[in-house]
Amino acid sequence: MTAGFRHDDLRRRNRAMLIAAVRRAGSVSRTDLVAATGLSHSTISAISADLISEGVLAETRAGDLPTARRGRPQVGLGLDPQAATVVTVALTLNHLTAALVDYAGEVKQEDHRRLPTKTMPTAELVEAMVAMVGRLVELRPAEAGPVARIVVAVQGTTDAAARRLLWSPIASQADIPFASILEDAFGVPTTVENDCSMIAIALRWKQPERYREDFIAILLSHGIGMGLVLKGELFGGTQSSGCEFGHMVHRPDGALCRCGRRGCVEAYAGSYAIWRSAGLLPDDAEPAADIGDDEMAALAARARTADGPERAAFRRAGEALGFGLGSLFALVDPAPVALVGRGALAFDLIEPALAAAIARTAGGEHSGALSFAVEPDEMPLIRDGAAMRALTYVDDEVLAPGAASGLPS
Amino acid sequence: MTAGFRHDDLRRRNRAMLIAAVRRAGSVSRTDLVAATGLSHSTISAISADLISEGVLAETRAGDLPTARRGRPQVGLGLDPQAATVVTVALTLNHLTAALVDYAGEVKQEDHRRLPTKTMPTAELVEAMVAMVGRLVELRPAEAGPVARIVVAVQGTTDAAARRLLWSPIASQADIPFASILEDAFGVPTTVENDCSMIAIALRWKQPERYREDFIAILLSHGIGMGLVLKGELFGGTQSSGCEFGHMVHRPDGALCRCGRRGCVEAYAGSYAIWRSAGLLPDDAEPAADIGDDEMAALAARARTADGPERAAFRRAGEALGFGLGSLFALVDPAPVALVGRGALAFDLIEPALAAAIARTAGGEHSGALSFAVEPDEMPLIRDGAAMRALTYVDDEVLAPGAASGLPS
DNA sequence: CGCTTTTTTTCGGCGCTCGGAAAAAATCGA
DNA sequence: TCGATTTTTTCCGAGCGCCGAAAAAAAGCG
Repeated sequence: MTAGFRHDDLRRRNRAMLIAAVRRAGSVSRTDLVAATGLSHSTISAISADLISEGVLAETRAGDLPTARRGRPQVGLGLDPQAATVVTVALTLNHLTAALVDYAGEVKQEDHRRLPTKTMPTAELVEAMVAMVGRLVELRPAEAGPVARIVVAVQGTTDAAARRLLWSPIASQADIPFASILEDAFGVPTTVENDCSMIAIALRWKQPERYREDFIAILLSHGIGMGLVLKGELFGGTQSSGCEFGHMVHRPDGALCRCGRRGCVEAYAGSYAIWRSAGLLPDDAEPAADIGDDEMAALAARARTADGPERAAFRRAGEALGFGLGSLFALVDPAPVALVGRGALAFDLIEPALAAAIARTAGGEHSGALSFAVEPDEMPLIRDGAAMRALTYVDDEVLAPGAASGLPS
Repeated sequence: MTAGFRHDDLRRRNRAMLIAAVRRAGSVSRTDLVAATGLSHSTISAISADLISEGVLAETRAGDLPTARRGRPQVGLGLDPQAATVVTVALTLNHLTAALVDYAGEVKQEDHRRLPTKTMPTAELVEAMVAMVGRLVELRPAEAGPVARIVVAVQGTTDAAARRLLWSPIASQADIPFASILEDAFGVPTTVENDCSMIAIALRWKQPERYREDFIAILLSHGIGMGLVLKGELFGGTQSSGCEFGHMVHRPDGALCRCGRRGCVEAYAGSYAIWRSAGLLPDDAEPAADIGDDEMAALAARARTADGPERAAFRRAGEALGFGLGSLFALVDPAPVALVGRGALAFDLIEPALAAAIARTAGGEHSGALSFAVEPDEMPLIRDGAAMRALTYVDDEVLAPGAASGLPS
């Protein structure tokens, strides 16, 4: 709260800022950095020299800027891919995926496995994760830098410290301390993050022109998740990862949700809810465990051909999402929305009811700021977001003079 | 985004931090400041000497610390009340209030007037406000410092820059540029803020042990407002002041709200909604313009004596608030709640339904973190919050070397 | 081949914070 | 009453980081 600024904090912060600027740009000249940061040539020069000698940055004169200019050509400054390696793990319903990513953000190896996450014992799930990460870490190429961070992205709620999975619809057990487990196994700092937060980070990273300061990523799959970026910052709960958009109340005492409560947005808009509604099952029918992508696609196809219960189910989903977004927009103002995941493929069926619902809420007022985009494949987004999260953690640790131990110097 | 830290930013930030620490503590010794900030004795000494010579701080040896100690007694460091003066203006339904506050936070003068805010022409409303502020500014005591800031707290939505009142239920017209109007009239920097945000600031200021990092202030009056503090920061919208809790959707296409839409929380929990419901009027009956405090008190009294429509109306209000809070807690996790305003006097009638509703939502899970407190009188909170907001603006301007022009040196 | 242009590094200076020593201002004890 | 003790505050030299200006470097241009 009332932390004073020591003199040496200055250098640390400017180092961090320079690394961040290089990470954003990929390859920049020192002169560009001067313009971007407002620091002097001398300072940029000194800091980048330090970082190069520490093996964090590397000069990359390889074709970047149009070399057809008059004076001394700019020397590109990029992240040294060998400075470090991070591991990302994604745990979604019945899927476990992991990847090895170098310091420059390049995916070097990837592994995937199907397994019954919901029914298998937690111990086996943990074992499978440790084994997969272990294989990646051990078989990594010789030129790869030391593994500096692991980020686990998982569907569900994590604690605010990003160390435990508090609750998840895809696991049999609550409160699994993934971070400690992986740290004990590999001696590598680890955090556990919400999958939709990682999606938001990835979107911001890949499409900064569209997803800049304020936007919303909504994952439409078996359940409903949300990643929220407000004022340039990832928004999360105060005690948990928060942002459980799917469990905002749509209709008090309404349809039965996978979480056991009633009337959640998810109980109308999740795949299982659409499937239940399309099958004319009662709203309090137990949610189905898993519904195949092809099955949902067939449902959508039927909804497109005739105005039957299938179409009504998608309409109900759109309405729930619309009123949910309306309530959200009452709190944070409208912002661009990305609809992510297989469920977003049925956006054409959802959209009319969604738009009509939003128009009847506080969010409808400034609907000019509203726009929707569809990203059907969430897996690469989760992976890239987790990688970026891991790498920025590493960036921030590199800046601390003492913490640079894992890096060559 | 990528702003580098210049060398002289350091001093500015440490000045700001020192001022903030003194403002929090009221009167501190330099040694306490060393402990609080982590800076060295030398630095604290140098900065405080500067600030004293600039007339921002003043030594206040007057009884603060237990002087029954061995060594050299501590010299108290406090804000110089004459360093500056700020003006707060509060505009609520049919009430206009303004106050003059010195740099140390003491209210020196106050003025109040009843006027029909909802029906009178905007020009007259503006004129009345300018006149009231003008009286305070001109008749201020001789020893008062220059007027350095005006903060207008108003029921309604303001723009993100805090310069305009975008929409308000208490005025006849939308989009009134109060900040520019007062700046033109008095040449004093002005901002327009949401009243509930000011309430939240005041609560944090006055009861830091209870309202610390995360809490919620809900104003129960004719309408429903909210001030939200998350992770120590006042939470607001991205384009407007946001946080329109009262206009989250409780029941899609439900009761008619004062905002013209349907099913908002306010349409069940605002005074007019309770009055409408208790009178067995239909849910789409036009909201009453204003309902006296005594009338609402009488309603509550009837509700307490018999289980009639009055009690049912309060129950409906509690339910709406409960489900609304449940949706909010799905996004941000539960936090202590302050129920502010006359409407909170009926908390005993609201509470059972509210608790039952929350228990059926995502927020009900960690209900241990939940607690409610009642603050019946919102006016002093609005005034003090606005004063604090104004004073911290001044604090932050004092730190900028060039901006210290308004201060004696 | 020398001149211009642009980028990058080098160098001297200034301001900020730090640590330690000295000064200041009180109490305690004889 | 006076010195010893204790605690707070100020003073002073040193180190570090940033800046501006100038020099050096690395091209293209004619």
